[in-house]
Amino acid sequence: MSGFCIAKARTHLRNSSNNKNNSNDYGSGTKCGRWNPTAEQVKVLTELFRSGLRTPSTDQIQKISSQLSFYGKIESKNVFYWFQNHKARERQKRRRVNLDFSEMSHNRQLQYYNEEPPAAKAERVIETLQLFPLNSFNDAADHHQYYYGRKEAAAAARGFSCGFSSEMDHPPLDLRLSFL
Amino acid sequence: MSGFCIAKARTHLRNSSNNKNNSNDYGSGTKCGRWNPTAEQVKVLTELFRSGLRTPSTDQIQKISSQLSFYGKIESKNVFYWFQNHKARERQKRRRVNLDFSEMSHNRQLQYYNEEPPAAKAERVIETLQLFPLNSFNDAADHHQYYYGRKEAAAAARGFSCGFSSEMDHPPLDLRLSFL
DNA sequence: TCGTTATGAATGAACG
DNA sequence: CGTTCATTCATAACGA
Repeated sequence: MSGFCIAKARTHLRNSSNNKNNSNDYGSGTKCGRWNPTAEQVKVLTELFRSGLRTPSTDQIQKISSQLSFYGKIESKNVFYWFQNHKARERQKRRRVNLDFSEMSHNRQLQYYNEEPPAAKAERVIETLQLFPLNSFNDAADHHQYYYGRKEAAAAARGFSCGFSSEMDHPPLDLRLSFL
Repeated sequence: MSGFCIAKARTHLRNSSNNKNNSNDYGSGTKCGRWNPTAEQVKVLTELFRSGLRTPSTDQIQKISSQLSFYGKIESKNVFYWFQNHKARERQKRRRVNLDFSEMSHNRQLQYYNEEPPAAKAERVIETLQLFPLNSFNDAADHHQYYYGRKEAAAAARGFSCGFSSEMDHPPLDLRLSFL
């Protein structure tokens, strides 16, 4: 169940309006649909994840979302889900791969798919990430008292969209993420 | 910025990951790309599906994958995706049918098709499937009428006992699935 | 060589 | 969190 979005009758081939290269609207002229992250957004999120962030607090989610909105429409819940999924899938994938391995007995599997090196805690990255106004980065050891929890996600969704509505000044991002 | 003019950009970086040389042969040009199941693999998977297996557990996936590897390269995730897709598409198809029905004749469509055809089940298939070291078959269906009661499923599960559960190299498969 | 179809893969959203 | 569902992207396979 769930999905309310009526399935647009196929062939939704796209964008009539000659908007810039498509990218993703998700909110523009197109129907309501799910969030379609831009490459930049994914990049940042991935970077954050790689740096060790796994379960961002609501504050962090809000901030991240806010920053990412520079690259395109995005809501807090999207960030929330993104991390949930990314984390879950990383585990699932690893689990599956391991099973394969144990099963295959020998066979040299040097490259584990496109796995990421385990944690590793990139200090360096953290440093850059700190440029983000993310105040607390204590995640691993943190007590996840927040944990959205879908209703909260929804709440976050309506609660605050952009902490800084004015679109004219979302300047910092460029700088902060330039390292990416 | 936002270059990506390429058609739809979905960030699908197809991921390098230098796929493990997909030495997926089985009579084709060996393209390194996605998994291309062999006829035998598809057959077995289809049988399993028809017998009622819809959402194999991680263990089952692992086992199935392991067994099927005899017929050609295959990974757990392939099995996972296969079932996901197969189930989803069946449902989608059914949904489409139901829609048509509702437009012409309301009625009838209710129960029959929500899942697989009810009866007719595969005593035969079960039998063959027992050859598989799939221990628990208890998932047969989501929440709905099942094809063959859970009892039977369970029975089927524990029934077999082909001693090859510890082989590691793909051995007996030939025999057990020869019926296919 | 192209257009179409079938299906592997990925992922946002959400459930239990 | 692990799982499941829906939808979409991408590409192998196929037909003309």
